[in-house]
Amino acid sequence: MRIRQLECFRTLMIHGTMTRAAELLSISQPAISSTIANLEHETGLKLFVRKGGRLQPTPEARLFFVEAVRALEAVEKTNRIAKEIRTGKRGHLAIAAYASISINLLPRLMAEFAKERSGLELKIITRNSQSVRELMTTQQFDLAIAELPLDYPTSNMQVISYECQCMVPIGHPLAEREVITPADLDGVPFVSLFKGDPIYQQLALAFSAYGSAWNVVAETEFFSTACELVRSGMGVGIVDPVVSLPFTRDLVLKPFSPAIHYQIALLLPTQEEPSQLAREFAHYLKQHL
Amino acid sequence: MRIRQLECFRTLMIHGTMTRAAELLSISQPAISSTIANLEHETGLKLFVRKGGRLQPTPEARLFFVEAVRALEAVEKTNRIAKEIRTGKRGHLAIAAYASISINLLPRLMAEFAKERSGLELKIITRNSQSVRELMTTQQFDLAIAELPLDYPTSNMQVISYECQCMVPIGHPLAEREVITPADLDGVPFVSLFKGDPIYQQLALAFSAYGSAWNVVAETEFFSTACELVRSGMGVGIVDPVVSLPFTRDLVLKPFSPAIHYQIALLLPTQEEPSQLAREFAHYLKQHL
DNA sequence: ACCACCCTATAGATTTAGCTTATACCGAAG
DNA sequence: CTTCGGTATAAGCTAAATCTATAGGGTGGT
Repeated sequence: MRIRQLECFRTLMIHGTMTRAAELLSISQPAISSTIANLEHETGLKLFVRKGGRLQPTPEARLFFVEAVRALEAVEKTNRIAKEIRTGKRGHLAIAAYASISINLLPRLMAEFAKERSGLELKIITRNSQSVRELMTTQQFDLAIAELPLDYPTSNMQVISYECQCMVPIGHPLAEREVITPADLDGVPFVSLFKGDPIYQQLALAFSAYGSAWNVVAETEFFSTACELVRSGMGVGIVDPVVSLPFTRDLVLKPFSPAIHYQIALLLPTQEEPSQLAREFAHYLKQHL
Repeated sequence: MRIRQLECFRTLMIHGTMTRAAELLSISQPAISSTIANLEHETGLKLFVRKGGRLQPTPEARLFFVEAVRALEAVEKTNRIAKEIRTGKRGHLAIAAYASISINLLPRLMAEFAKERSGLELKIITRNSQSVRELMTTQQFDLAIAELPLDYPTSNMQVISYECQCMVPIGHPLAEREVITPADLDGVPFVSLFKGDPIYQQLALAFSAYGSAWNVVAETEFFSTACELVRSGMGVGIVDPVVSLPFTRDLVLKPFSPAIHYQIALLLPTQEEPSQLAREFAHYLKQHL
């Protein structure tokens, strides 16, 4: 049994004559005639009686019709879904990400991405960057976002790099500067990330290169926490200009020199082929980060 | 999208390699290879990545697989049902019949007929013979059984004719006879059908031809009622030897001469082609009546 | 009665899916 | 470095589905 035969049969049952069915299917009348003859032969069912030069469906045809329509609709649904998968409207996107990005920026971007893709299932799992990396190897996720550096890098990794900016409270004397350097921050109370963080290490190097005193008054795990401390007047700080942007309301951001690099990585599965959808979203992220 | 492509895809997804799938489908490996390549091209989905000379299904393939299986099962169900329709295991058999036959004989025969045909829907509607005839013209039934004669006969009518037998209570003097004639019943109390019935007319003719006195002590609408009256000792009677047989327990049946004909007709729809099932059952009935 | 019109069936030619066999290629394992 | 298990490509075949052209059957109007 072929799909084409069922299509011809359905159209013929609905519209009554072969000539009309042929028109609707944009084929010639003999094509319908022989296709139906084949269907009758293959199913062993007499579907129509030729009566007065016209066709009359048999009771068997009516019974068969119900099933034929059901099968056709299943096939048509399969076609539709193939298209949805192809255009990224159907699928699932399970993303593992570190805290700062998964709190605000990532969900906003995912929601935007999903807006034009109706059937999408979304999942966001928040873990620290090293756990994120480990989850990916167990194949549980379509995409992961981690901060660099990682203990062991992956082949399927795309790095996004930012230059951090200095953040000061509104009205702070340094808020007027075009660029801020360690010299400007000599002895100024400073909110930093933890000592183990690469940001900490880069800052320490920068201050020592300038011979300035780095007066660290607070250490935090996340930029977002640091933002809040700066906003509360603890001192000045440093922050990445994209991921942490949502937390910098009422703060002034200024370029910092020398460049303090903040790097995050998009990781795709290595064992298994990443889904088209994951690739698309990775591309979307790179454009919006 | 063709059914064959989905079959190949399903087998390949389940068994992992093209070589194995080809074996299971009893075709060559290149056949699978090109069929899958076509499916990928037509759906626009990359279903497998060729990795290390082996195939690895993509996430898209897994999503598509679910739908492909659904569609295939619908098509396979359609094939199965075509076969059931062809072998008469599926369908409906709505039969209109007159009272005597629909009380006992017809349901027994229908049950027997349906025993080997699992999916059958049965309907029995009981009406008097003339109503039965009229119901058939409105296309509501697959088969009708009516007593003859009818007001206007039909082309699509098969007549079954019986010679009625005389029924007497057990121990009645006439119970020993080989054949009973009107001469034997001269003045004997007799239970007959109603005056309008052809049986009544035939009996009246027979008695007058023999010059015997026909002593009708009761008239009934149905043979079954007459049987009960005879069994109760009202007199003797006449009955058809098949349809009314279930009602003649504890009665003795003897051939009657001259022949009293009892005729029933099987009517098939005229406007519309009768279903194969109706034809089969009509044939079955003719053999068992 | 006959012709026009509508419908279906058949014949012969063409295209293409799906199949075959033969063969090349590729990676892993001995 | 060869063998083995697997996949892809090429060339050729068959059958399904399509086309055009044409025949034939019914119905209704003139």
